[in-house]
Amino acid sequence: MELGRRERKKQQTRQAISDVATTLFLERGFDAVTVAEVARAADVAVQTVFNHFPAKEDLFFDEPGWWAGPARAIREAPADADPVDVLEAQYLAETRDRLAVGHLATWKQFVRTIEDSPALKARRRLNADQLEVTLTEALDERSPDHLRNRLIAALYAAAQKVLEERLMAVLPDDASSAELDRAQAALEHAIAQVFAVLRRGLA
Amino acid sequence: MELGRRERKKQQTRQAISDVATTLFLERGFDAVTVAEVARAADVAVQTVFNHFPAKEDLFFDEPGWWAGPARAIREAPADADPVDVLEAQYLAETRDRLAVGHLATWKQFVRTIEDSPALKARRRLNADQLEVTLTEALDERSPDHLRNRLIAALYAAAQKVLEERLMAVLPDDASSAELDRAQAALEHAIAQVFAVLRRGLA
DNA sequence: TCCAAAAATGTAGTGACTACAACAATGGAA
DNA sequence: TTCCATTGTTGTAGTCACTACATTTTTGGA
Repeated sequence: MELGRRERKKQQTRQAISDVATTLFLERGFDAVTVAEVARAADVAVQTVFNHFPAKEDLFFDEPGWWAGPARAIREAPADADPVDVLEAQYLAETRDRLAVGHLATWKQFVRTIEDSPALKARRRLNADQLEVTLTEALDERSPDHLRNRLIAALYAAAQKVLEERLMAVLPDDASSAELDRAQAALEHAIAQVFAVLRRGLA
Repeated sequence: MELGRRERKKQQTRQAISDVATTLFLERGFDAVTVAEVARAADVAVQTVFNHFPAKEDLFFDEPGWWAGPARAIREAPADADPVDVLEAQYLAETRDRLAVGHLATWKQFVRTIEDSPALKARRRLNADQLEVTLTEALDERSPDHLRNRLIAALYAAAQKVLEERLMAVLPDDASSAELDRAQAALEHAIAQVFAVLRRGLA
């Protein structure tokens, strides 16, 4: 699957637009930046933006597959593993990655930008819905109890939502402080608590 | 709190707009009907529509307080009652009401109209979020464990989502058939199952 | 009967998004 | 190298939800 110069240039344009857009959004807020401004800053026509991104929100949520993590984790897990264990491990790993040295500040600003924009919050809910669907599909491949699978996916999404709120509330803005350790410990405790509820319920 | 003729007329206009809008939406779909059409059909200016309803979606979701049910149920329940029991009873009652003689067909068309419109689905998600917030607040009034309360609310919302899907999948369109009884039995079984998971998890 | 508040209207504009036609860059064939 | 068909880019015109704001109409009460 070679990419010719043509396709390469196309992806380059797309990336340039996405980058410039993300920068503007983080700086000034999603709603305060117009698509026309993004186009101007990226030195392309407004139409070109919409050629690459179906909606303004796609300029912000441009990491395909972030929401596919849980479904992938389920597919890659051994057939006899408990889904809740797999999902907890996946969530824990993802969270630790977010807390890694360079990532934390970026991540918090990202989430804050979302919280400040009704449009982005709506899109995040849609993404979460999509995650539930794909996770349910993955679970259906290993167990025939569809209602149960659907419930597991919904409960996982609920857990994720609660824990992300917790994460935003507990974490300091700078990753350097010693506070971080305490916050991280509190967070992992909360994660364990929440997933324990799911595990007990689904046992 | 008397309502003068003035206020009465205002509410009357509002109701007329809402009614005519709902009719049009159910007939032709939410996205296919413009606000201008609604205004024309209700014989008012477009501005008047927006004077009464902040957004187009509010024309459709115009039953204030339907999403307040769970929080109210919690507040009205005896202090020592198990929240999950209260919520299950509330959900069961609500569901049975939906299945009542005249309501079923209307309800299904309502939901189908939502499913056909990305905008309405987004708004329904927002409403569900709002429900979680108010339910959490109600739970916080009777128990100090905020994380647990937040989790209960999120799990209830998840249960509701799963069960509403189930409801749409299982129920026939006409309420007259004998099929309804079987469907209703299946549904109530699913409800019991789902809430049993929550109860066990939160025990 | 007249006035002040409030409801309804009209006008003008913004911003996301679509349809579509014209244009330009490019990869490959002759 | 030249020519053509493909494809990415651009510009134009328009729709629709929604806002700001000034104007007009209605209405309850003095």
